[in-house]
Amino acid sequence: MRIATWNVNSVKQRIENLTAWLTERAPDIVCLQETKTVDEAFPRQPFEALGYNVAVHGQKTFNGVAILSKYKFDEVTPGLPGDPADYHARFIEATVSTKSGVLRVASIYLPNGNPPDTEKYSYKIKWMERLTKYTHERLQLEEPLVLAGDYNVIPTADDVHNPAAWAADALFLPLTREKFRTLTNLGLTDAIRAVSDEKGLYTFWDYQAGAWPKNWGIRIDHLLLSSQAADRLTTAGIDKHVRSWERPSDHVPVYVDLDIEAA
DNA sequence: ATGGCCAATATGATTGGA
Repeated sequence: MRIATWNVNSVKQRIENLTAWLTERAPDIVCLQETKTVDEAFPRQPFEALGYNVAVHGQKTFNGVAILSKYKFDEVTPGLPGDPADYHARFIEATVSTKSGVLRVASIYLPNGNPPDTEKYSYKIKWMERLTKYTHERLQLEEPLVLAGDYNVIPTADDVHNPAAWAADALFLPLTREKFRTLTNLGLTDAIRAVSDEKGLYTFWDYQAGAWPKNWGIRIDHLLLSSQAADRLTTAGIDKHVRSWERPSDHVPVYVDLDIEAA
C-alpha cells in the first residue's frame, strides 16, 4: 500500500502535474492540501479516470483538503473535532478495508501561523492542540493510522537550509516545534526520519527569490504513522523532481510504502 | 529569507500563502 501527501496549491491549476505524477508514482491513497475550491467545483473526472475514488472537503478561495483512493472508502469524516466555530477546511479522514483490518488516513493542512504576534499564531497552536487530542483518541483504536499533510512545521534544524533565517518564523519557533513533539511523542513515527538521517531533505521551496535553484528548502510535509503503521513501513521518499516541472506547486509529494494489502 | 512568486477574487488591487 503506497500512501502519499501533496500540497498542490490549487487542484485546478495542478491537474496536468497531478495526473503525470499519479501515473508515474502510482500511489494507492493520496492526501491533497490547498485544493482551493468548493466541493461542487472539484475536478473529479481526471482522477476517477485514473481509477481513484475522491473524497473532498473544500471551501471558497483558500484551504481545502481531499483524499484520493484506489480502494473504496468505508467512512469519510470532514473536519477536525474540537471547535465548532472553526470554518477552515483543513482536515478530512477516511478509512479503507485491508486484509489486516481497518486502515485510517487523514489529510491535514495545519495553519501557517504567520505573523507570530497575531491571532493567526494562537489559532495555529490551538489547532495543534486539537490535533493532538484527536490523535490521542484515535491511537486507542490500535489501528494502522497515517496522518499525512502539510504541517507547516520544520521539526529540527536539519530540516531547513538556513535555520537562522527561520528562527522567528511561525514554522520554526520553539513553541511550534514543542507542540509538534508533543504530537509525535504520543507514539507517532515521522516516516522520512525513520528511513534517513540526511540533511537537506526538503518538501517546500518558495516561489520567490530563486529558492528552488538555490535549494533553499524546508521540510514541512510529513507522514506521521501509528505504531501499527510504522511496523509495516518499507519505504519512504520525497519526489523532489516534481518541483522542476512546468507550473509546479511550491510543495512536492512525499510517500510511504506500507506492507499492507487491500482487502 | 526576500529584489525576484503564485493563486483566487466580480479582478485590474487585495489577501493569503510560507
